[in-house]
Amino acid sequence: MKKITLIDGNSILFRAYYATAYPGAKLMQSSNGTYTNAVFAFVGMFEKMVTSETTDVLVAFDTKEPTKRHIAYEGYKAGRTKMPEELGQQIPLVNQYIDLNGVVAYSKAGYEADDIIGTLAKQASAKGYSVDIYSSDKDLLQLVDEQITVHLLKKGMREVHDFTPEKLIETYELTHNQMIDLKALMGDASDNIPGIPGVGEKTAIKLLKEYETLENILEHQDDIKGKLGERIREHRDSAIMSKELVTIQLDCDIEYDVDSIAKKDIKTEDLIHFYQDLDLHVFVKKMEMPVKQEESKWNHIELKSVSELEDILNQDLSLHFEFSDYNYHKAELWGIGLSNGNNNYVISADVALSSIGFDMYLKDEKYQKYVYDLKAIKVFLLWNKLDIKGVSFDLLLAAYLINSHLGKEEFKRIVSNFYYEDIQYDDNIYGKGSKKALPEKDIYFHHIASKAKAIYALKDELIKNLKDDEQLDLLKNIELPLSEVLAEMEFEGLRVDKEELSKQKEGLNTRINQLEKEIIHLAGREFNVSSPKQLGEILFEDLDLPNGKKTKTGYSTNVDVLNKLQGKHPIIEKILEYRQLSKLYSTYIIGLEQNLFEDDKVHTIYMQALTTTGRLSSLDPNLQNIPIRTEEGRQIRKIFIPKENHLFLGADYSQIELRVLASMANVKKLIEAFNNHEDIHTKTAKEIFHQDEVDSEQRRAAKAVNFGIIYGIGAWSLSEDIHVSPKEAQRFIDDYLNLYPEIKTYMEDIVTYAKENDYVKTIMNRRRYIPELKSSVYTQRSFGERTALNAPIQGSAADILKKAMIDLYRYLKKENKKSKILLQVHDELILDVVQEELEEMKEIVPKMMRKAVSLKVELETSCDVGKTWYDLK
DNA sequence: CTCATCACG
DNA sequence: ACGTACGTGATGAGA
Repeated sequence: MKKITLIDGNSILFRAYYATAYPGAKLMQSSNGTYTNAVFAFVGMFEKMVTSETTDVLVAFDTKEPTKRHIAYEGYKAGRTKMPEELGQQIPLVNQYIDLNGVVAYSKAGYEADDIIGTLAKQASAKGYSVDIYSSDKDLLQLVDEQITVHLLKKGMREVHDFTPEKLIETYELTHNQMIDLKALMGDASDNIPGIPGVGEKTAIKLLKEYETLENILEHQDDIKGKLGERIREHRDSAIMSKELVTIQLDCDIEYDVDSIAKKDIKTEDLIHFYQDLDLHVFVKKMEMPVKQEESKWNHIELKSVSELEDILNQDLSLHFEFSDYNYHKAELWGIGLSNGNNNYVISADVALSSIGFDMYLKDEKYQKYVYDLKAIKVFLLWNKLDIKGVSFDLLLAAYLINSHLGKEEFKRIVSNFYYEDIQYDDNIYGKGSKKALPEKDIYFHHIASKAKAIYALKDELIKNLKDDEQLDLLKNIELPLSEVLAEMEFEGLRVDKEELSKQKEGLNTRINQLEKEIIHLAGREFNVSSPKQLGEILFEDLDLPNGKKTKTGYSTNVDVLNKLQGKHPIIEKILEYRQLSKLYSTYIIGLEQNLFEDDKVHTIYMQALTTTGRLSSLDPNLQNIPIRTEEGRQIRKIFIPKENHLFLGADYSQIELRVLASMANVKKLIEAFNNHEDIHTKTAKEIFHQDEVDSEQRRAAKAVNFGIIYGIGAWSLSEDIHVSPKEAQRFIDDYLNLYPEIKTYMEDIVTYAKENDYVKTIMNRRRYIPELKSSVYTQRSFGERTALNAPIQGSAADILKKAMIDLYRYLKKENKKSKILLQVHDELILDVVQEELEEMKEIVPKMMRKAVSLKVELETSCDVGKTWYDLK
């Protein structure tokens, strides 16, 4: 017997949306800002309704056009809240999804989804087919018959109630025909159907059990006593009209019939791209699981001996080093893939590292090498006393320059962005989390070789792409050389004074324990001081302090809130101190200990392809957020020391971002002030306040505006920052932009440019795409506009320091200096300097930084020397 | 695994 | 009426 499936698309879609859109939750989005929560949930539901067994299926949708119900009754569905914009955007995507599955999505003006389903269901039932209807709308229960089952979705797909005629009687004590009359009597608030006021489900069922039909009830209306009888007599017309409205139409004039809705083949490739575009990667993985067994059409060649390896080392190759862990300082090398575009090889770490020929090959600049993540390879080789030269292409860096959002992605996703699909997800090969392990050798060797193959295959295309975008210099002259600089910095590491570390650990530990006792005492009961939830209950319930409920999970207890409560209760200052100290203890003392290597150093990893602006980031440990703003925190810096008898030298740019802005926007007054070495915040304050002398508050306000401008300021946030009314804040901004009119022009121009081109760029042609600018959601679009302002400034500053690092590194190498660059913190460099080079370094380091690029303003640097990091002030 | 919090430029 | 500054990483709590 033929079996057909009919799906109430609208109802399911709403369920899908609201299942994942509860108030306060952030809706799921793709990386470019498209909302995907409804698509995501819809896919999950669809996969359960439409399986490989399904042969005939149609998904019905409503249209925006009025139906005859609207015409018959102008109040029909009146007062419904409009569909949220975030959901509306996803409707075309869901339609596309259904189509890619080979399934008909159908709607027709003048009909509702119910009517289309009803018509097809009854047609099928008459032909003896069996029918499954999926919806979350009870109205459809009137369609149930011996052939037709209605599956009502409750919560998501977790609970489904299957209604057959028997089930209907069991649940409502009514037949399917009576379901119409039930609704006619009850009415339906959500569709604005009146029914008979005062008659709810209970009364309606009672009436129907006695009289069977609405018509019969009305015929016997005079027999019904009391208030109920009165109501029925008074609202009989309303009941009749309601019945018309809730009756599903079974004779729609539609283009499909039950024999023309056969499911077609799934468009697998397109569906994968659909998922990828929306960042719905779980579904991609799911689809590719079975494909995994299907071998690629090429075989990898394992080079089993040193001589087999050395035989191929007479050519340019792509090389891929596969590590067991993202932290390559301590990772194991699982193998190396090599490819020349024709053959794809793989070797074990043992064979590779014991080959002198391989060592020679790596160092030989004559052979070009193409890699993925040069810095990782370089650091690994340094730990193994090896080196690599002649690398002319790095897939990771190239992809990152083409689109900075790609840097965060894994190998598979990067290459599939360039439509290269012959690659598996790492998770599918190795498993993930604690389950990560090596599978059979053939499987993972193939995987490693496939990466080398991909690098070789994509190299020319990506280089051409970079050339077209005028970014090849950025790769060749900045990012690739920088990889080498960073690799040496990471490998060199930062020395830790273990005595100082344990001294501070002890001190903090004692104080934290003491504070904890005092806090518990003041609170009057035991609780976990580190739990914001429990702390909120103590403060705002037990102690009844004035509060603002802020976060979606409960009370906010962050430092702003606590500061406002200062003085209201002695517990507050204790908590503030506890917070500060436990931050220092767990993040900087314990965190540091955990990252300490046997050489008593920490070896951070600079992520070179991660940020969307071009900055670096640092992890394991993060050395770019070591405390400095409070004296307490700053003490942590005493833990970091140079080599024996050496010194630290720190040099930083002063106001590099404002200078970049002044130069890019050609702001005359700013350029003049900078070139006259004036204090820029004081200068700005004087101009805004029209005074020759300004106080520190006024300078602070001017500084806040200067900063705010860089971030794409709003009056509201500025007012919060400098504690004035939003109105006053707006006046500051207006005055500021009048004072520096070029900034205003720049802000307008850059946003226009971004909207036209979809990206903004830095002085070195680093790009950031801003898809949010196209969003119809206000907050998204505003974010895009601020990004358009900020990214070129932050990114250009990053470019400049990168260039300075390369210049300095080359100088140190060429002149055979012992001093070494150790750290980079966005606008500053820290070097380990040997005494005899100190005077020269104090001269050369700031100079190289100042001369890294030539702007319309001079760059200024300051420079300090000290015995610990703390002493650099 | 997500959230709230807080450290940096 | 809306929602409220750019870029990061690490931690403990709690689901």
